[in-house]
Amino acid sequence: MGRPPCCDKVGIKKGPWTPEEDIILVSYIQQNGPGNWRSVPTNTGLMRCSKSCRLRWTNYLRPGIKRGNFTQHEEGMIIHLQAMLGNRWAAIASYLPQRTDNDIKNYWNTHLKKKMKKLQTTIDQPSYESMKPDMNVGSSTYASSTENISRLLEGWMRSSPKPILKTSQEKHTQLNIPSTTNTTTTNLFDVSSGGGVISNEELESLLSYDNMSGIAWEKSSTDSTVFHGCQSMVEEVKPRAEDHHHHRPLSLLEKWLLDESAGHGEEMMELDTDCFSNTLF
DNA sequence: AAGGGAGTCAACCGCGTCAGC
DNA sequence: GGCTGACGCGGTTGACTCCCT
Repeated sequence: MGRPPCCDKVGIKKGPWTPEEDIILVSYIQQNGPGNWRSVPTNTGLMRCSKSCRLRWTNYLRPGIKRGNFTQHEEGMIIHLQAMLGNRWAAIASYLPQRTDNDIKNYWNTHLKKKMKKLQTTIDQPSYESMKPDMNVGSSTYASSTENISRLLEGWMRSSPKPILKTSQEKHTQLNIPSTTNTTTTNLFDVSSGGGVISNEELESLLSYDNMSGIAWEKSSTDSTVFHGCQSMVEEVKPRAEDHHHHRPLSLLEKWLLDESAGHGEEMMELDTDCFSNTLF
C-alpha cells in the first residue's frame, strides 16, 4: 500500500487566494511548520488542493521572499545561471534565495527573454555600445495585495519558528539575507558607463566563440532564446547540479559569477559559497 | 471615452522523482 | 522489488492592468 490520495478533486476551490485563506494557511504553518501538505486542507478547512497550498506558501507567503524590483545584479545572475543551467528555475532560485523559482521564471519569460533576443540581434553589430539593454525593467513596482498580506504577516514572521528544511533552496531562505534592493549593483552589460562588471575585452571574450569553445545563440526547443555558453560546460553542468563531487577548472563565465558574488553579492558568499561551488562543480 | 492589444504575474496542469508501504 | 501517492519542478494559462489608437 502506498500513501493515501492527495486530495479528491471534488469541491476544490481554484483561482486567486483570498486574504482570509492566506491567514488560515499561515496560521496553520505557524503552528505545524511547512510540510505534510496533504493534511493542510483537511486540518485547516481550506477548500484547496494540497498542491495549491504548497504553491501558495512557497511562492507567496513564505517569509523572506523579496518581490518585484529585480536588481541588475540579480538580473545578471539569472542570465548567467540560465545560460549554465538552462531552464532549471529551482536550481537558479537556490542562488537567489529571496526569489522564488516562479518569480524568476516569470521574470525571465517576460523581461529577460526579450532582452536577450534584443541582445542577440545587436551581437552581430560591430559596436558594443548598442548592447546596453533597457535598464528600466527593474524599476517596475509590484502593485498587488502582497504588501497588505506582508504587513498582516509581519508579526508572525518575527516570531516564526525556523523549521528544519530539506532542500538547499529552503535552507537559503532561512538565512535571513539582507535585502539587496538598495545595494549598489553593477550590470554585466553596462559597459559604456564604466561601472560595468566587465570590460569591453572581457565581454568580448565572454562572447567569443573561441574562448567559450562554441558559444552560440540558439533557439531552444521551447522556442525560447537561450544563451548557450561553452557547450561542454553546459553539458557537464546540466545533467545534474547535484553532482557535487565532480571538480573541474573554472570557466570564464563561472569565474565571473563567483567574482560577482564576492564583489557585489556578499550575501551570496555569506549565504553558502560551498553550496554554490559544489553545485556548479 | 471605449475598445483592443500587449504586458505581467499568480495559479494551474502534467510529468518525473522520491519515498512509504 | 513493485505499486502507489506525495512532492517538486517546469511549462502553460487566464485574469488583470496598462497603454495605445
